[in-house]
Amino acid sequence: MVSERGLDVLRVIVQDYVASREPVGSKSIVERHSFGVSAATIRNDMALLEEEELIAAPHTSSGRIPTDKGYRVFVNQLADLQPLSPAQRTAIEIFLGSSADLDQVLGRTVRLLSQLTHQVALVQYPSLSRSRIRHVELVRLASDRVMTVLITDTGRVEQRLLDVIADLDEEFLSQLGTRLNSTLGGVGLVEAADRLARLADQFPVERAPSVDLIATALIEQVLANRQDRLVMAGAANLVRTEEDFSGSIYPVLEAIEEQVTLLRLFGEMEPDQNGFSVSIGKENAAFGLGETSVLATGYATSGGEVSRLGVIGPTRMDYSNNIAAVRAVARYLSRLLGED
Amino acid sequence: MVSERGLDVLRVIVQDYVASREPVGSKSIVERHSFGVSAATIRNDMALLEEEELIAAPHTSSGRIPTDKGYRVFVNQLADLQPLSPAQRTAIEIFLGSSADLDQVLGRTVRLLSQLTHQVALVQYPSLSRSRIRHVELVRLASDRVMTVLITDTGRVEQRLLDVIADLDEEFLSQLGTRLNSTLGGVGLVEAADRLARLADQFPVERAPSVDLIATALIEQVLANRQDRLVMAGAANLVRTEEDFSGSIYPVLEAIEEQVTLLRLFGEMEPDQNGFSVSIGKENAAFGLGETSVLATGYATSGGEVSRLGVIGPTRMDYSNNIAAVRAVARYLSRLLGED
DNA sequence: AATTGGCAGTCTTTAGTAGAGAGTGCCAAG
DNA sequence: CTTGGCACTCTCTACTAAAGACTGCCAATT
Repeated sequence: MVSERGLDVLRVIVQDYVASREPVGSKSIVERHSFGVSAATIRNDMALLEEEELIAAPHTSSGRIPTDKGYRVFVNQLADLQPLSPAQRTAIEIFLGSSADLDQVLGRTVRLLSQLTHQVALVQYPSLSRSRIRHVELVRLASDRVMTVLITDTGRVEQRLLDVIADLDEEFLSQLGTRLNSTLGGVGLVEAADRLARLADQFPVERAPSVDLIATALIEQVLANRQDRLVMAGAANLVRTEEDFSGSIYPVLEAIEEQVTLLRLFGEMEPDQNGFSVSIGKENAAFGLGETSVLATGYATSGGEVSRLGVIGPTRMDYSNNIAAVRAVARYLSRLLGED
Repeated sequence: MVSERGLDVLRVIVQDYVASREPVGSKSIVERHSFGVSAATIRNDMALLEEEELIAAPHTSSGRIPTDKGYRVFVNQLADLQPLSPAQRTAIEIFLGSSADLDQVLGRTVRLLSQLTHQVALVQYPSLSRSRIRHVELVRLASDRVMTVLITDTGRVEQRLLDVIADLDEEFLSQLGTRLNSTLGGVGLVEAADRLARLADQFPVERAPSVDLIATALIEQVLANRQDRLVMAGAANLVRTEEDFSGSIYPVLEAIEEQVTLLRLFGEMEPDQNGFSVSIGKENAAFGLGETSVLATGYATSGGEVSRLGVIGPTRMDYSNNIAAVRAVARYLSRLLGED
């Protein structure tokens, strides 16, 4: 069984290793921290920690580095979430202070988060599964091309290009647009899909194919809305921490650029009682991210829904600071986008 | 003066160096290519090329590598534009074939381009300086927060969040929305800004502040539309080619993530008579990208405007193939988005 | 005048060796 | 349970030597 002091030793090993990227030896521990015991005693504790697989030695007779399991214990016990520095708080205010386009807000958020944590930051677009349709607009771009725009009451806008049969004159399109808005306005997405499916019946037979085409596109659009999107920033930070990876960071960057992977990862992470999730090292192996850790939490969107945001980086990261940063940014973003 | 054969030598040096990342020696040239002369003769030609600063030797007595100037000559005169392989053509069809959301089309385009070239790909959003307003929608998200949505006839959709005074009831907002649409529908962006500025006068005095607030936001939104955006993909490719950079690729990736830099770079590149631009090595030094080359061309958007797309990578890249790929993708995208 | 073979000279790369340094594990004593 | 001591292991650095790759130049050849 690992003693109280043993856990303290684990903590300083994690801290020193994260700070220096050097395996931590018993001697440097007693030098830098005041344990009041000798190096030999620390060595005994370290032997215990190694038995529990919380730390490991890269080679016989070198210092120790934390294992994934060690990081996990460290994070779980991490009670003292250091508050952000005043400079960091100011950065959040400045970056997110002024109101703007939703895209811009999320873009700024993700850049901010990557700067605060020095990691790759991710923000999921607000999901809108519970939202209602606000407005539908059909825009004729060319004789055989139409753009459909869907606006929901949660502030999401979706657009889609569509090739249509050439018989669609401007007048009919505008008539169809009016009809769509009266049929769908204020209606939930699932119900809307239903109504769209029955739409063609209400038009003259010769119009049915065109209407059906547009209705099908809109249904797709409505349902595809569950497919979420991500914005990412700070890929350069991954390069900076390249040495923390055993091989090339190429596959890691590739996995991170694959949105589907990350969305699945976000989805499968178990939040703790505070809604915060930490996934460490091998826990992400299934996603090709076995050497990275992911920190994520939810933020409130205008639909009363929760989307997620977080950072991803090498397992050797400053969990304390990064968790605090992710939390703070999520809180601020919730205030900005959420319902009051 | 460099002879005809000298230029042939330059060509094979560029080709071999790009393929192998090894300095190219006279012996390997006569081995791999049938020049019909001996290595010593090639050496004489290489001395000439070196005098003209088209190639350089990393150290005394190693093979030669092309200089920026050498690549420039290669691109201008020597690169034969090989047509894309059938597999590549198929990839374009499959990736861009089905109609979809504008965001999705551009997202797919940029991923496709990065896969075809194995470089970082960039696509600029369609600009809409010449487009007209199609629809304005005001969405009340909370008692004191409104989202404005602007749809143009070129298929661009812009949204913005806005904190308002709390006296804005739903009814008035919908009334204002109707008024906005009748005032602005079909109007060009510049004229629209004018009309918006005068909008508050047409409402009762007690409403003026609210109307003004919204009008101001819309004006900003209308004018901010000239600010273009970029999508990027394939950052992982930069890591793959890491060894082509003298220092770390960190500053390079940082510069690439900075959209403003790239938009300026795109803007300053001189297109040739085909509308194609190639910028090599030191020519990009002002942007912190002195070790990269940029290939770019325009594509037609629905507004009859031209936006740009291209790739960026180490100067040591396969210009022939990449130029062909950028061309082909731009052509395809023009067909997809442009006016018929 | 262009081309060629030969050869000395230069520089990089690789392998191998030795010594210093850091850290552990274990043991016997406190 | 803690401590000091010590042998042992492993890495890291510097240094040396040998091998390999090319060039540059020269004198001979076509």
